[in-house]
Amino acid sequence: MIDLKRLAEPGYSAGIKRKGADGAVIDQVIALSSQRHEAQLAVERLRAESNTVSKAIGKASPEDRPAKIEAAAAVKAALVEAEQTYNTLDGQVTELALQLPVPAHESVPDGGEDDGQIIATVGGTPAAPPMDHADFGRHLGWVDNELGADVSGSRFAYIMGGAVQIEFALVQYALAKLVARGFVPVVPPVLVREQMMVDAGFFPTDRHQVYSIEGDDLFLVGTAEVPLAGVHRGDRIDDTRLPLRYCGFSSCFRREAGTYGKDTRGIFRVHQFDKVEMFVWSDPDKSWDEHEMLLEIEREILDELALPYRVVNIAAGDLGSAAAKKYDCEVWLPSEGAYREVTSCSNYLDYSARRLDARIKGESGSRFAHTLNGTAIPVARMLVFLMEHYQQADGTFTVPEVLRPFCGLDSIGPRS
RNA sequence: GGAGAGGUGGCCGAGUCAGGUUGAAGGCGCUUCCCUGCUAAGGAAGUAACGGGGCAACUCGUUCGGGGGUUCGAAUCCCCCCCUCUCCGCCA
Repeated sequence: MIDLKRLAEPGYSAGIKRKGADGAVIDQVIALSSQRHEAQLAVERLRAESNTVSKAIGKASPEDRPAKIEAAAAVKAALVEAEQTYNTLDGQVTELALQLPVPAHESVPDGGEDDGQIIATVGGTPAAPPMDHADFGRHLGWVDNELGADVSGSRFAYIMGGAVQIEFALVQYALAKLVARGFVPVVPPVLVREQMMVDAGFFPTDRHQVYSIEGDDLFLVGTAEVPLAGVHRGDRIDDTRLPLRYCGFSSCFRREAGTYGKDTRGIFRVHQFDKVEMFVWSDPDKSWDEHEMLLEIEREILDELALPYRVVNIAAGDLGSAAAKKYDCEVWLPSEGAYREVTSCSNYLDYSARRLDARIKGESGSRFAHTLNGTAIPVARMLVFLMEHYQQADGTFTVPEVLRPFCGLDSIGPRS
């Protein structure tokens, strides 16, 4: 939810328009919310009167009561009418306001999907190995798409053998790094209530991407961001505790609706994968520093895995409604001859905290927290990149140096 | 899954079975002041959040797990949901 009070500020609304929002909607929200304010004043005036009159009845003698009750009923009737007016306006304001995204930060480039600004490029663009990630995964006995499809359907896969050892090495490696940085590791619930999906900002917009559980009011999360957002929902956080950094390890479930025919090879895009996700509750004055730190961690991971990548500052029109700024890290995928997204990190400012009602308390009073999130390790996709960049001519997989202490292996051949 | 008991302010805990100065007794904690060789003990006052109006003192509204309903008026009555605890059953 955006800050309606600031909507009239030119700088604020300009940032919203840069994300492609209709200026007419902004004007409409401003007009409607001022009407709503008038209506609210009217309601509160009548409520005050109604309260006063009702309290008087309690103190009145039995003989006086009938007349007083009748008078109170008249006030009540007027109140009910005023409330209807208010509720109508409130519904309209809320519906329109939910369509408005958080303003883009000034450092975010204009434009859409193709207008991201490449702010760093590390490593080269090596030629494709003999096998692409899907063939190599089958060759090693690491990935079985057919078995996955047979048991669960398309876009499901069995991850087996050495890939599992690499998965856990990746996770352990990331957790060690994040814990050293003050992150609290978390294994959160992956099934959440509808209200949590709403509060985390995924419902109603992304509802079609989410699996629901028959017979229970529960939904499978597409990212640990959802339950991590719940950690301080409704809290009044003492500002001396900030920043609060968490990293969640969880399986992630995505319906991938609307992606038919895209990325069908291997495990690049699957319905279920494991991920280590970072989540930060920040002081509003320091969230941009936290954002840079999240990027730094993501880059450090890619640097240490020696993967060639670039960093993109996503353009305003391509940002989701919650993000004021987002960096994508894209790794070179040799078989496709293209950079593909591996991780990303966003600063949501107070957009999400407003809905979560997560505030920080300090000497200057109470303010909404800022929330940020970023990917540390998206396991399946990371395996895809590793399977191409660490593939040897003899058909073996060389374990990245940095993972060796975590799995005790230097090289892995095909599973017998 | 079956049976029962509960969810009240930062915490504990009255009030609910007779609806009306109860936004909520009392206690703990916390803040300020007094007393006091130091500390402990003691005394006084203050101490919920959120939204609106006001320079401010202050004032109005909302909130007693959540959502509906009855009523002039609901912590209190009715309905639905959530959660916690105890016992039984079941299970990694």
